[in-house]
Order: sequence, then structure tokens, then C-alpha cells
Amino acid sequence: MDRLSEVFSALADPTRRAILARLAEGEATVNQIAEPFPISLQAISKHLKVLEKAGLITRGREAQWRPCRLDAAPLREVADWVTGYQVFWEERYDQLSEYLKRIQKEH
Amino acid sequence: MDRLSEVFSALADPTRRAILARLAEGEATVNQIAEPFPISLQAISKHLKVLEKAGLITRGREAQWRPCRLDAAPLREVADWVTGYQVFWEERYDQLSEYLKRIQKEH
DNA sequence: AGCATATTCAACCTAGAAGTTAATTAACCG
DNA sequence: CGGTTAATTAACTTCTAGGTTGAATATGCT
Repeated sequence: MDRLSEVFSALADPTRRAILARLAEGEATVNQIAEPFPISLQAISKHLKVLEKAGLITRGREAQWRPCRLDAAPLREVADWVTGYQVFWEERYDQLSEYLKRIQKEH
Repeated sequence: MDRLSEVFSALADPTRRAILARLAEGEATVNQIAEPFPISLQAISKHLKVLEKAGLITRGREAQWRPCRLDAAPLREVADWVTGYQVFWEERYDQLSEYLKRIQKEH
């Protein structure tokens, strides 16, 4: 699986996006991360593994805790990819689109 | 399924991203879209349905053709979401991170 | 009408995602 | 050492994604 697909796939789950939002506020242990969610700790552990594989988090070791922290580097790749389409949602493009439609009708 | 998850999920497939890239060059019929791919037309048809459900393409009707065209609006939502993390991959943040580490060690 | 082309629908298969519970590993604490 | 806490691993279930092939639908052409 290519990198971008892996990142998009990791981001496609609201629980995982919520985890990233939590980590944006700072490091947290697995239990701390799991606390607000209505699912089992094991399920959270799996989500963390997915995020780690996608490069979105890194995990350290402190005694029996595995503090997680955000690594936003892959998000930059997402941003780079998506801005390639920026022209298509901008005003400018809508105007261009309208213009092309008008031209086409005139012929 | 929430909108953003649906869009991320749609983008998590390289074939679908390739389809979007193709449509960025202009409208295309299903057959035209399918042509470069080594999978069946039906599989492409399914991918298109996913993209349509995510709001990333729209489909018209011209005789027996269903021309597809890109709709980048959902990509804007992706861009908006991801830029919320921009600070975490920027230089500024790395410096802040280093600074915080240094402070912490000094105590 | 009858055939060709474009596209979708239906049924099916297989692999993987997301969750569960139960058991295991690892580290600290008394 | 024995118990507690933190986290992962294992085994299992259920559902869905992505692919296949074959049949159906819709439109254009002669």
C-alpha cells in the first residue's frame, strides 16, 4: 500500500481523527487517549497501531507507559496533494467554468 | 458515516485518486476513464459510485454516455481540516518543540 | 425491428477493518 | 515475591471493500 493511501485510510476514521486532535494538545498515554471513547482499550490500541504505521504518531517508552505524540509530517503530504486541486474549488475556476460554458453555447 | 470520513475513505484508493487526476484534465466517460486501468469496467463503475457518493464527481447524461466531471468542493473541506495541523509540521513548531525540550531538561 | 455500444446491476468471492473478550507481557510498588 | 497497573497479543465475529463474471438496461445506428 502506498504511503498516501495509508495516510488517507488512517484519516478516514473519526475515532482516529479525534485521537490526532487530542494529541495536538500534547503527549498522552494509551489510557488517557482511550478515556473519552466508548470503545475498548484494545480497540484504541489498534487505532494507535494504524496511526503509527501511517507515520502520524510516534510512541516512546516511559516505565509501563507508551506516551504517544503527534507527527504531522504525513499531513503535510496530504496538504501538498490536495492543494494540487485548489484551483478547482477557487472562485477563479468557477468563473473559468462559467466562461467555458458560455463559449460552448455560443458555438 | 460523516462527510469527512467518506471523503478521506474515497481518497484512500490510488485508483480513485488517479481517476480524479484524469478528471482534472476534463470531463470523461466511464469507458474513457477505465481505459488506462488493468481492472474491469464494472470495478471502475463502482469506484465512480464511491467518488460520486463522496461528492467528488458529478455525472451528466448524454445519450448512452454518463460523462463524469470533477467536483473539488469536498477537497476544500479536506484542505481546511488539514491546515488545522499546519502549525505542527512547520519550522516554527520544530523550533518550539526543541525549545520546550530544552526548558524541560533544565528543570 | 435488430444489432452494437455504453453503462449498470446482481451474485459471488476473498481479504481486511473494526470491534469484542480473554490471556499475556512488562514495569512499578509494597 | 506477589499484586496492581499499562498496554499488547490472540482468537474470534461481523461487516464491508474491491475485485470478478454474467445478465440487464438504455441509447444510437442502419
